[in-house]
Amino acid sequence: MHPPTVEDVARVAGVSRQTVSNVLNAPQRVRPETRERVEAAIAKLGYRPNRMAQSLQAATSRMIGYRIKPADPHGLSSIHDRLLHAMSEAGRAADHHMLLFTANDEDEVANVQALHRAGAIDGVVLYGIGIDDPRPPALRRLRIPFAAFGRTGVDSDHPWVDIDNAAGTAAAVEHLVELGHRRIAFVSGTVGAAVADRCAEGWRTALDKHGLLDGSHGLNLRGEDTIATGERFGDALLDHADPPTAVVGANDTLAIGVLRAARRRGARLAVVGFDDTPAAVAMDLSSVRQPIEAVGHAIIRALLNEGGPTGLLLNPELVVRASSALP
Amino acid sequence: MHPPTVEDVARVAGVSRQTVSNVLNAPQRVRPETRERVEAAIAKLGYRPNRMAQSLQAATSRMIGYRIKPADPHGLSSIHDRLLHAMSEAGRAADHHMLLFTANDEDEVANVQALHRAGAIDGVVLYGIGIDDPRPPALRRLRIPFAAFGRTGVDSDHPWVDIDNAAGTAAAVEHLVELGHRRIAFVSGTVGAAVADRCAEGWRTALDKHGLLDGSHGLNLRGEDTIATGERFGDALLDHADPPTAVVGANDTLAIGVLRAARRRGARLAVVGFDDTPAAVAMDLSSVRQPIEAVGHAIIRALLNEGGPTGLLLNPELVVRASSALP
DNA sequence: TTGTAGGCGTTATCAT
DNA sequence: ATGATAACGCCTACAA
Repeated sequence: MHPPTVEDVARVAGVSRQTVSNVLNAPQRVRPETRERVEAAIAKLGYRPNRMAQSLQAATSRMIGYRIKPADPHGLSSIHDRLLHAMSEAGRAADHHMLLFTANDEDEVANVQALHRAGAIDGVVLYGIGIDDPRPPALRRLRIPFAAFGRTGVDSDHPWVDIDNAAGTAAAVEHLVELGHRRIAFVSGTVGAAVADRCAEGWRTALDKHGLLDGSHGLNLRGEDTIATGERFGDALLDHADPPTAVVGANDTLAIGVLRAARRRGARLAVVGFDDTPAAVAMDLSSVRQPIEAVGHAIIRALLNEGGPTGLLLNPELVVRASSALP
Repeated sequence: MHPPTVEDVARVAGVSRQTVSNVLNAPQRVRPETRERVEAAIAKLGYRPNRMAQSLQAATSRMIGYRIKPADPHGLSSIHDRLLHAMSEAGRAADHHMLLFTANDEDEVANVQALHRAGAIDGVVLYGIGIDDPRPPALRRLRIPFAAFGRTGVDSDHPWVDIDNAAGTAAAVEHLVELGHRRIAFVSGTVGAAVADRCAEGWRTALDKHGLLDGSHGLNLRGEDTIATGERFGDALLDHADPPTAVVGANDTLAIGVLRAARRRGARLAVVGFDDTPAAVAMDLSSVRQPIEAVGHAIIRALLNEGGPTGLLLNPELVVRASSALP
């Protein structure tokens, strides 16, 4: 009834249990014929080492914590499922698994600490990192291993993997400039979100490169990350005295809002989003696609090989669709 | 450095370790003043029982397995993140956590068994249940606890929670009939998917109720769950000799495809989807919303209170948007 | 009410 | 090369 243990295997193979353990953990130390006998017994019994016992003795759970937040009711479903799958897949090679937990913003660190002290997780993956995010320093102080999707402000000295957001919006701007656009607006979410700031930076840099920065006053809008806000922004931009002919969004949610406003008014307005969510596909919205699978793998690698390189910047890729057409 | 153990707490509190254990597991058996001293020591040290040790001795991991599949590149991101969050939240009350694993369709059961024998999970949550899904009987035979989001064909005798898909499409049809539609088509995914079959049943029943079934020949289309297929279906329906004025989809992916075809052609065609994905919001697609949060909670409850009711059917709710307008 | 002993399944150390 | 012993941290008897 109960799953077989080393002892059972040993009995069946006619050896002691340590020999069984050796077969599993130091195969070279055991005579081939004995090994085969033990392996046969293992296969016959369908024996699997008990992970809890292993964890207990090794003081390692081979579990990685991930805080799963409730889906934003106003935003688009994001890329969590892709990220989670990638991380699970990456962890598999090292025999690690993802453990999900929930928490409020305020007590996320406390929850992580509790889980860590309880030996339930070896480390944690952070995301949604803000410019002055308190979590990295807090976890460092607590000596809890972690890796983050995203970096804090200036010099993030913790292990992180991030998308080069600036490069993403810059690529979007380049694309639009190439199509002949000269007035290109930018819409993004809350100030303080590192992501939004870096996206803005890419937009500004690319405009500047083409000498287009001067005419861009009043074309940088920031607000909540909702479709409704995006729609308001779209209206505002189109009502502008000298309206832009193109808009770059820091995410698909806002970009889709803008696109809806444009389509509703029958206005010609090129729009490029960010994230390449399924909704972008549905709406024919050009969007900057993040290599989330690569991010997931890199994060797990960074977390498991502690002390490796402290940061990794990955390049997103512009996916062109109908929403960015000739002006 | 290492997290504190019962022993440490005992030393600080000046009692034996079993007294500490008693404070935690049988508080009434220990004198209040002693208890307070122990509790103070626990708080001071930030002691947390080691879960691996607990699991080992209790032969219970308090972990629930969930197979995370790669995101379908052609479909819309589904509701996994909502479901995962709901289940994590529900598990929290019982001090359970979700453990993610990956697997191919063929060896999902083998992986679950391996995890279970290894004591890594106590049970597993299944989803994407087919009419003749082999997993429920297989897991039952292996005596591995599980609960499924969805049921098999006729009498599912395993613990399951499901959406009343038939009621969902029926509600969509009712809504359309009320708006005056008389020719209402139905598009769905692969045959064999229990979900699609039940959606079709609801559509047919509702049509029949209004005596609209006769004219519906050729208005039931089945294919792959992709936007492209939906678009082809939309074209096909609009090219029909006697085209429908409304379409109900078994999911948002197909429905959005249909909607795109209709909008591209400037055709008046009411469309209702299923799942209420973020893309539906973006597209103003009316859609049947599943109470995923309730599903998640119910599934965990079903899994943890083994032997409870074997099935629970939850009602979805139609969310009306612009895509279903007057004919 | 509190303390003592044993075992959960594994691996590492040390003999043989 | 293989076998005995101890330890990881916890809990549940049982004894005091």
